[in-house]
Amino acid sequence: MVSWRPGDRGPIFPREPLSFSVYSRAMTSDPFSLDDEPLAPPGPSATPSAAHAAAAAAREDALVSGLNPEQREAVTTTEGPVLVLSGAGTGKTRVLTTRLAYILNKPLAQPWQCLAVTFTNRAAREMRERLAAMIGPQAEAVWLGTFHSLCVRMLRRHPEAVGLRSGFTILDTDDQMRLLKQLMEQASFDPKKQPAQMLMGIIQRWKDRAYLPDKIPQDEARAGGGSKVVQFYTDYQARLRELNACDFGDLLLLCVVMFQSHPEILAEYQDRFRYILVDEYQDTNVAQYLWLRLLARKYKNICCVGDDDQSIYSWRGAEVGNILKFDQDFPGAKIVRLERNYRSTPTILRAASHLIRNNQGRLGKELRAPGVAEEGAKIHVRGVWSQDDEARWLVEEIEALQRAGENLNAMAILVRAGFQTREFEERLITTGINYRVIGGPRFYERMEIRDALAYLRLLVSPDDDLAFERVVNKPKRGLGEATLQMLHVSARALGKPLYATAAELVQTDELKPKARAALRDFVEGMERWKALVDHMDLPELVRTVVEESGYAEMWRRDKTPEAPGRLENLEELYGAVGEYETLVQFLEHISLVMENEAKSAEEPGVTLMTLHAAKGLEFDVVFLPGWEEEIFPSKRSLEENGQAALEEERRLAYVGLTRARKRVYISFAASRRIYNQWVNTVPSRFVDELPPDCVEQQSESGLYGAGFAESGGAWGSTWDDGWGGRRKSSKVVPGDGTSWNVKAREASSGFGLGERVFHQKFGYGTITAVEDDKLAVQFDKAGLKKVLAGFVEAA
DNA sequence: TCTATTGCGATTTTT
DNA sequence: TCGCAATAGA
Repeated sequence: MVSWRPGDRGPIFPREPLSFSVYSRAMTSDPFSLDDEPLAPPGPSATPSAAHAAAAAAREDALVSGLNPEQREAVTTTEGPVLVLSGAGTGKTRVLTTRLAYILNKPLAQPWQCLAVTFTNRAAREMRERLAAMIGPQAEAVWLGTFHSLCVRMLRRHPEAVGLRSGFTILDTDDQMRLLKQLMEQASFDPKKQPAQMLMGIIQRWKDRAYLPDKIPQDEARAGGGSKVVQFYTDYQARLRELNACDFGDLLLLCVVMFQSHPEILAEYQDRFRYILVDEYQDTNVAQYLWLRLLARKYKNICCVGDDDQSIYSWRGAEVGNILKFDQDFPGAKIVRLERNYRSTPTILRAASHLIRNNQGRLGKELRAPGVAEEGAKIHVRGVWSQDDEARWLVEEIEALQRAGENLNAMAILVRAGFQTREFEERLITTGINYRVIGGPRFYERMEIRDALAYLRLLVSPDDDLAFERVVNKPKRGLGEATLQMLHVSARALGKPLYATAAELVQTDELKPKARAALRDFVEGMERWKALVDHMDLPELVRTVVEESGYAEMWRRDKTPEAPGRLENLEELYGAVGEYETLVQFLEHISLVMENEAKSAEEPGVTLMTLHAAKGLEFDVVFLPGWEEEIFPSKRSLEENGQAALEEERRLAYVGLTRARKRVYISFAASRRIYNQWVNTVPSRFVDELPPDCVEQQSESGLYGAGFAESGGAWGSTWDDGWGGRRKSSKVVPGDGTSWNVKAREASSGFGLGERVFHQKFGYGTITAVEDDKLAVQFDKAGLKKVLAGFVEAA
């Protein structure tokens, strides 16, 4: 490699040229201190002793020894831009962490001169842990985190560079929407013509591309809805600055803006980061891309790891283009392909590769199994009549696998859209199989948690108007719209935040006595709790606030079924907050980490989630139901984005297939209930795109495709022939007696008391009474039910 | 200010 | 069909 030696480029440890005012202010309110650097770090320029060198060489051998040649190349090519095209299951996390360890072991740089960026907190945590396992406590000092958290870290040091003040708030989607709606009213937008969601989306997309309101290109502006929307974006940004707040998109956008408008700040970071590593590069948006380019401009030692075939977030602003044009952006880039897959069977790999080959504009990559491996089970494709049959069949397969010794934890059902989990959940419940659904509302996004957090935010930053509005009348204190309006007007007149205005207003007679008393109570409560902030441990403080404010009482009185759950969540919050030193730290953390903390180590269960959520995970057995046109690929996607969307859907299918280590089950139904209407459906074109020799087909009798195995050919020649065409050509396989109604009818006579039976809807149960063809059955899960004998079978 | 009704819309969501 | 969100009435 290039003979680069530490020390070649002058002083290795230029102490951060920090502006002291910023630094000291940041220290008080900023949880990210700069203490990651020791004051007098032992430099790599210090001559290492021979013994040290030998030890380092030994460690290096250990690091690199388990890698295949491509991986090794990706790890040891430390200088210059590197793009690692890393197919599913080819060990990309390993490469990334080993590369970091390799750099630090040499050492080519100090930990704080390395930047490692991920998308999720989970990935960041995992990388940090694995790195620590390789190189020890040094790992702590690496700048390792999500794009967002790293941007916050940078912005917190120089908030004034982008018009913020220290201690600025990061809004989540909820606050964002509320703010947006308020502004929409002022700007006289018709929420029917321009739904808030849509506006939000447009603004977000602009931010993803790092456009400030005044920098939006003409055609983009027109596409977004014209000058009125641009003006609205301007107002929205102005309001955010007024509130000393920013939204998620701003974190990236403002950081890039800061770099562009303050070369000295940029230079400081460019000097610092000798090595930059990026995970999931295919998911970066334009703002993230610019951010990386700016930071890497000096040393150009940037290593991006990604897989263009797994780019499934373009609808959220991710630009596959970033990865496709990497070598143009970073001239002289080395491209390393990782194609040896250590996860899936050759059959699964062939199927996935065959499918994804239908996409244009790929960088081209072929997954292959290393060495001689068992071909593995064929991909099981099943056509069924209805979605109920689908759920029934799928759960039966799960039971069979379970009997064969497969662990429930090793199985997953991956669906295109969240609502599809329902049919399987119901079925799993009646069968009594444990499951967990990943996704859905996250803990910190729950209403009650957000309310409690708003109280806390207001304690820490009294100028947080959004938090104020959220809690001032929660629980109901009789402070309605009229009072709030009044507060707004006064606040504007005084030029003060709402809370300060409220505190003043209660001293006057401006308000009606009732409202005044209520508001005074609220303010007094806040002041009382504020005095406790530094003197009470966190869990107790939070509990006190939630209790004394009457918020907990509000839910206790609430008789809706979800109220107890909300109280439980609040209890959980007290526990969660105990892990932090200060309230400020806690709030900072959760504004960035909106994830479901793993409900780990529970009893085993099948995992249900969307294909999107499954990226990066793996299971022994993967079920992919709902492979039907209009569902998967999704009709809406295709309508909105045509061919590009189809390719993204196909990548989603690819992601689904490659999650599996051993077995894949795919199913499609002939009719499906959509919004309670039975709709006939056509098998997904993706089914046709699977290589026939990797597939074992088995369909319910009479159903299209039932003769697949005998015909030995592809499915229909074209997917858009439609149902009729396919049905004609289908063969009925005699004796395929898996159809459930056949079985049920056979079992319709001669039940006795105490007999164990199985019911399609209610699951297993014991007969407690018999009357003609009617049975009373005590079901294990569903309780006592009267059912017709024809609907149960002996268990 | 709270509650009951009506109407609409219904993908994916790492931060 | 079902769930929620906005709006009208008490």
